[in-house]
Amino acid sequence: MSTLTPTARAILGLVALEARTGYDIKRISDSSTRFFWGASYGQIYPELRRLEKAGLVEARDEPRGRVRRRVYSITPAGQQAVREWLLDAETAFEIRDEGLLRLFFRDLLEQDEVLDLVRSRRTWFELTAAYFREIC
Amino acid sequence: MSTLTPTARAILGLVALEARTGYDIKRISDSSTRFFWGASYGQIYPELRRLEKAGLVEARDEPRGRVRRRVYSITPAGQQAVREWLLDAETAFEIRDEGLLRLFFRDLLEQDEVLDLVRSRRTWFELTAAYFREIC
DNA sequence: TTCTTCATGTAAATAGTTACATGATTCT
DNA sequence: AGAATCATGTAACTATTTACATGAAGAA
Repeated sequence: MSTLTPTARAILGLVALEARTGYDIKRISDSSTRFFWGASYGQIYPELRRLEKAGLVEARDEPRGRVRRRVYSITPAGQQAVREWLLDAETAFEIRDEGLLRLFFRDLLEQDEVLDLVRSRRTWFELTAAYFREIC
Repeated sequence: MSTLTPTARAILGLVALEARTGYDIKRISDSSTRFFWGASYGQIYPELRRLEKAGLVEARDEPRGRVRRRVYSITPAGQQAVREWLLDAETAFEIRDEGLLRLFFRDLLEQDEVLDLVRSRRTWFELTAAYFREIC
């Protein structure tokens, strides 16, 4: 079984939720998964073709007028792959959090500056949450 | 001012906490910052040279016997760069969290499976916290 | 003597971003 | 007519991991 990258899984998951074009996936991920796992066109289009080759998604052409358009949908194999990923309790899951990294280095600051640091993280959380609520 | 990558900042921060060799940085980061921002030798050694070139760290040779050994320490410019980073309240800070990504796709599971998913995240948190406490 | 740790590095591969090119359709 | 959106893609660059090479020093 080919091991997918987290980005591949994010894309697969979005297709599993609903059949979509690469353009859709970019738009949706920009307003949802972006907050914990982003994806760019440079990933999305090549990855969709890899997933198709692996039999996890299938594509059909659904042009709108003269504009070509490929809609991807999940296959049974893809559905199983997503489920396996979501239910896997064993493997370690990647985390990167620059905000936590900054908190780790708090000793490099004066006491009142540490407060500023914590406050700025809090503000950032609040803004992100508000923005998330707005676009969802 | 050259814009540093988060990895460069992680390395700079570790040097700022204490003068260290590239080997030290790898060891320390493996038992601390790894949980929110990892670094590999392939990043560390080239990055230390870049930071040195940028004047943010300085190196001196401190061989042990016949073993060559370069100890890096922070410069005033480096100290300022770290402080600016830690106190910057404006810029967005990168997050990647595969665990959150999985929770996002919960609708692809049955109700009882969602519970398993949440439980596995919880277990993972507890194990990570326990391990962190152990090595710190 | 053999295993582990200290120590520095690189080559190759994979992952991911940024910026661009292209063109149709829809909205103002 | 002009701007925004829909739609697909790639080239070049940057970031990151993995696996290897090398060898001294110290511990068992």
